[in-house]
Amino acid sequence: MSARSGSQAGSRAAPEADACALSNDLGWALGVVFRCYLKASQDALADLPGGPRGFQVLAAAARDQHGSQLALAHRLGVDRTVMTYLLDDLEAAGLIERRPDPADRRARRILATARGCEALADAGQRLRAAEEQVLSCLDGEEDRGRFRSLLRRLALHASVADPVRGACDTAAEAIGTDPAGGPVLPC
Amino acid sequence: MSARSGSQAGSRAAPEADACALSNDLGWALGVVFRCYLKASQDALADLPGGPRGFQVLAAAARDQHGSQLALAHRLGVDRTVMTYLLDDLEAAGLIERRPDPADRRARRILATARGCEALADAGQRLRAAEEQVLSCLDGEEDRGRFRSLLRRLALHASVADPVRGACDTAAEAIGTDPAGGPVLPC
DNA sequence: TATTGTTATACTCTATAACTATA
DNA sequence: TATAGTTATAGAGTATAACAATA
Repeated sequence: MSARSGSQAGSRAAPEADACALSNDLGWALGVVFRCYLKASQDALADLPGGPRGFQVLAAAARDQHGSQLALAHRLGVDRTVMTYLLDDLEAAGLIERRPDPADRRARRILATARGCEALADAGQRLRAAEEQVLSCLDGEEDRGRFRSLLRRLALHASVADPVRGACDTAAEAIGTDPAGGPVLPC
Repeated sequence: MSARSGSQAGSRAAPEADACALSNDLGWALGVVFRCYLKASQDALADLPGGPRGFQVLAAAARDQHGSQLALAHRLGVDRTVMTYLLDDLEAAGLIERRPDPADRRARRILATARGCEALADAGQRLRAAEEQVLSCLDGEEDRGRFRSLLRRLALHASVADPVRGACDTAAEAIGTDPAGGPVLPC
């Protein structure tokens, strides 16, 4: 505790000593929070095919009906081969449907079924509860909202900045919209 | 559904989808930011054995000299078998040393070598630059600091709440300390 | 020729199990 | 018997490559 003895601290890599504390490492903190969220959301969505990722696919499918498989994959930043497996599982569970696109017979339009929309609403509630649990140590709506807002800005920025990874369309589009209230969607 | 609003954004995706918009999904945002950070830090630390994770190990080794391999693994929340591989690489590069613990001949004490400390300082600079780049879209020190602080609180909380995953010792210890000035360590 | 979607394959990361040497 | 560390192996997740159908 009298580690302050580092007053001269000259012995080694000194000046930013506390800068190397684990909790000040952005990577460590991000990793911990990310894994924590992952675990919480996996527990919350254990029954949903594909887990948290399946949820995102289902949500995206319900949001923008008529999107192709590839567009969906780009939006979520997953490989198109992974999307095939995810959709296989969701379709087997009767939550989404693949329909041939009359305009381009190579493509399939992804639609959420009525059952899928139900499952989505149900899973969404559980997911929100899990999120609140993860954020529970931030007191009050104020800090939680602030964190969400800052994180959102970072994510949108990152998506736009990384054209390779996809999702940039969505991000670019969303970046110009109202963060908070926003209009409601056809889900 | 989305077709009806084609009025202004004639080209493509539905402009009004917002409440269930991707960017409001905490999991999506966390994933994007996490992967973005991962990529940035991997690029920045490409020459360091083990990449970002190797950096954390090296930093931890330099911080608390004399820690055992297992203690180190717990601290960082990685499996002890993974720690073996990481340390193999770091030792092969001459950045850390494994010394038999005179008090317990089963254990090895992990020490950062002088060269390891140099590499750590050097890599730390590059990592900080990468972090700033990731956070660059938050204007000013104020927002960046706020985000770091909120994230740090979440991470410490998550670490403590998850005794299985380890790292709780560090977290519990750090949680009682001053976030900013903090205790200084022997790095 | 280029693109959508599928399949098979390979690779990376991580976790599990078995082993040793100590305690 | 239990623990620290190592090694080998198996598993999840992801990416790569090749293919069929279509543009």
